[in-house]
Amino acid sequence: MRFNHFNLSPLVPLLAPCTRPTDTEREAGTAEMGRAPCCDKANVKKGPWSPEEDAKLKAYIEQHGTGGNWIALPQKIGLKRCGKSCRLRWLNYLRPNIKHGGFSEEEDNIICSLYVSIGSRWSIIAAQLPGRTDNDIKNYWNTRLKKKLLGKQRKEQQAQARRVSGNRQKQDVKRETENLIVASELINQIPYWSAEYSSVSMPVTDVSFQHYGLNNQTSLRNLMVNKLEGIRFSNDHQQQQQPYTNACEIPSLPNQVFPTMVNHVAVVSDENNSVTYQPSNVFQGFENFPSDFCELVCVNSQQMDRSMESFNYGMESMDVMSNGGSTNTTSTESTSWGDMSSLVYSPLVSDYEGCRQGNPRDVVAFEECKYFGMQMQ
DNA sequence: AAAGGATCCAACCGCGATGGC
DNA sequence: GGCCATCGCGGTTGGATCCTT
Repeated sequence: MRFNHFNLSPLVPLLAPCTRPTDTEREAGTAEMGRAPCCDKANVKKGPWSPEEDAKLKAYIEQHGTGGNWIALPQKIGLKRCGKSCRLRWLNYLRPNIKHGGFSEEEDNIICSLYVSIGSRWSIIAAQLPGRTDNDIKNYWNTRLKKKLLGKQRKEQQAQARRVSGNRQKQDVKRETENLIVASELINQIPYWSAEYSSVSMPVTDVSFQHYGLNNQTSLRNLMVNKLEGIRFSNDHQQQQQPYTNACEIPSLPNQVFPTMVNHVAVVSDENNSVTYQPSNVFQGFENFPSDFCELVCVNSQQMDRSMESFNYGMESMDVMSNGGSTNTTSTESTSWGDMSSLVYSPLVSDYEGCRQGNPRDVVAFEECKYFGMQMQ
């Protein structure tokens, strides 16, 4: 099993600048020493693949497999392509059962949920969407889903700004409070769409932030802020927020019981080490947090309701997509916080066997999910 | 109809992880 | 244990297409 997604890759260069030759240097043979170039760059074709190239690659792999060596593959086939390029073309386009375009609302929800939960771990997200590639999902998120959600969010912020009167600072505090609440909700709710899976036994999962090292309120707040993608709280002591693109980059912190709002989720183990999800309305685990934090999160159910309302940009925006991108800016827009729940973590909804039918690496990703994000209880 | 901007997405790039020698 | 070839991931790019004015 490989754990390379969970490395500290964005941090490492800062700590220990890499001095080894780059791929470009390697491939061009310009580095003083190091590995041989993976291909003869001068004779390698770049750019879009022709149907002939596709046919050659597909026919060969279907007949012989990759042979475990992508670098040698193009030579065998007689393609003037880099092995990496062949691999990418196969994985993202040519391999069987690839679906392109036309993401369903359910797929949207899964993507959003997992993004909120684990960040831009596209390979893992892709493992939950049979037939979809990480590249496809990444593109889809970057070009559509993110903009849609942010657009909705900005709209709400503008509406909120219009309501500003009186004590500005008080308002800021309130907004942060609401956003924290919502973020908590995001993280702990089970999406409405999971209803159809609610009776499905799944591998035991526990997605508490402890498994991501999110063991204190500071990390929680940072994660919430970053996962909410650009919500800039008006906060005098606000620090530069660097998005945690990888939740596991967050340093481990001393163990502390992490508060959990399980108002929509109950996890029930059975003899098969499986869980089912049922509705509940319980707050748990706040007893070990500072009282002010607890107040922020769970003291006032009416405030909760308001926050849900004020922050409702969630999957209602999916409706925007389905109606051609038009948005309704009337006051009736805050109607479907329940849909917002689909922005949050969801259990891995596609079963393991589903993964097995796809790219073998999906299985690896699934296993990683189980190990890190949804550690066995 | 044309120009310019916006969007989409296939492909590339850089780099850490892995495994063989 | 170190070196190196390769894999695989996430981020980015750039050309094609679509949309707006």
